[in-house]
Amino acid sequence: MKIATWNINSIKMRLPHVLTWLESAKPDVLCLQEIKCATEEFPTLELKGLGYHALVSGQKAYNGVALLTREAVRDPELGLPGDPGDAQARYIEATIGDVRVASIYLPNGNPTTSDKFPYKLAWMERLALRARALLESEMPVVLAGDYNVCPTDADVYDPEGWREDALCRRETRARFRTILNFGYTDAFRIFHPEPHRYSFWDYQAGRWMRDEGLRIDHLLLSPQAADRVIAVDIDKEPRARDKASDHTPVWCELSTAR
DNA sequence: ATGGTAGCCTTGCTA
Repeated sequence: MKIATWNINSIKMRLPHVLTWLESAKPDVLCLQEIKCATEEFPTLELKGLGYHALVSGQKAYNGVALLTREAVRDPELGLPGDPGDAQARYIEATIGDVRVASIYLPNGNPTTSDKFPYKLAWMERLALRARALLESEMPVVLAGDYNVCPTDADVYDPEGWREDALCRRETRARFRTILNFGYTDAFRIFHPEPHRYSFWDYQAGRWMRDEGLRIDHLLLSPQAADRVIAVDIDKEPRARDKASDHTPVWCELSTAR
């Protein structure tokens, strides 16, 4: 089972790219973030034409996440538990086959002097609680998405310049490690120990052309999922296209249950 | 040289 994550920065702008990538990469599940549209505006019919179901938690203008799946999902859950007053559409979760999959758009948290930073940290603590609860199911779990977290300096083109940014701050990295310490694995690092492999390049200042990026899109695997992972990679091809998202897909392949 | 780009819409906010 191939499971991918991609922050597409508006489904309306990126639908042709998404359709092209689905046709070539053929994932069983594609976790989308920043769809930037209301649920009823999502292009469900166009995706159905390619053979994908869409489970959507939309929001007008900002945020919004979705799960595109070849087979129908079971037990869908919209929203991250723990704060009924949180109106931002950043989390969606469902079962596909025997795997529990979440599409996550973790808050950016900048500027760190604003209330956005404590919101990010609190959101990460809620995510950790959910991640821990999912372990109790003993299912394979894949927590996929734009974490807005550079786990280490090896995931940043300019660690000194980014040290005080919300994506790199020690408080942010500590909360990310909390989830790893429960027993989740950063899938990319199983197969790719080399530093400076990125999933995001800012639109500004020629960052893509200079390969000055960040690795902030992650697939976190529960022990039962990590036992089955046979490949992981970042597909840089979509980032090179005209009118590209500033993120590119990250994917993993799990062997079939036996 | 403290900029630059992109997408949305509250022509400012978010990233």
